[in-house]
Amino acid sequence: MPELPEVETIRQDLKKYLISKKIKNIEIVLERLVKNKKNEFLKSLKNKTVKDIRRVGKLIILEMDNAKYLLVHLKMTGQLVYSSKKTNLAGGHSTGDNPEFERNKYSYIIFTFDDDSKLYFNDMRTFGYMKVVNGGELVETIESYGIEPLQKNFRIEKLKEIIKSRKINIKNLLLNQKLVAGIGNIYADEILFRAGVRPDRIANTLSDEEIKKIFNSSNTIIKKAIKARGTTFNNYVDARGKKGSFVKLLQVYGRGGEQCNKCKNKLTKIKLNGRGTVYCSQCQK
DNA sequence: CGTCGGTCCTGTCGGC
DNA sequence: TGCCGACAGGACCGAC
Ligand SMILES: [Zn+2]
Repeated sequence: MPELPEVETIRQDLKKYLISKKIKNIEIVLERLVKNKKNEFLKSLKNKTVKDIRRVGKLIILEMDNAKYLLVHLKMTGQLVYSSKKTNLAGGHSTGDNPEFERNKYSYIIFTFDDDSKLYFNDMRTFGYMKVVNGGELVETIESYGIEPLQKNFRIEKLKEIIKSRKINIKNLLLNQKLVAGIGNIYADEILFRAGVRPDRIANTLSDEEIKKIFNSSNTIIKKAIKARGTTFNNYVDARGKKGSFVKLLQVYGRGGEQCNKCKNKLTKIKLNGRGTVYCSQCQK
């Protein structure tokens, strides 16, 4: 799934187009992806206007004008695709084909706005979801997330406290959204490579210096990735430039067996916490 | 508290 | 050609 940089890119793009649009119609093709009762979901959103679009971790939050909030999680293969006669943009997982801004076989929830533009929630593997919550539930949800790179709450003292008190491997820690928000499998590997720390190191054995490097590389990698509009995995770049280019900057993710860009050593691929993990045994200790 | 495997799904790829 | 397992950007759950 899209991780923080991809989700942030989607948020920024959608914000340009959806603010002040009123939802005219909602078509639910696959009810399983809606985590409310269908009628409650429809009633909360129909004829309501998008006031703002926010994000916490990998969760997108559409604030509506009735004090309800539409939470959208894309998980592994979710996309939010906006389509109007003037503008098309896609965000999330790439389908591999030419960008298709029209409805497809994975379009499971379709919003039509008052100007007849559309928002498609597509999801091949159907792990993603949409859920409408009220203000109290929103606060609860946001509070369940940990500190997030580039945000005010991301302070080195706090990160140190988290890392020093856990006996789990550092990659697992970075992937735990309740501890650190927004990092997924790609950026965890990239951050740890930049920090020079092996992903299987037990957190509470890290030195202050190593924690500092993880802190700094988290901010740097996430910032660079957002600037590059994230990482997408097909070669195709559409005319509107909507594909993330961070894939060109990947140092380890997806490069198991290839040469380390820093030291030419062969990159090691292991399975850690059930996830594919790549690191350099020379550059990372 | 921590690890491990299974689970929700669909699709692709490589080996035999 | 077909079949089968492994794997894929996430997160949750229960057993131990
Ligand atoms: Zn190296």
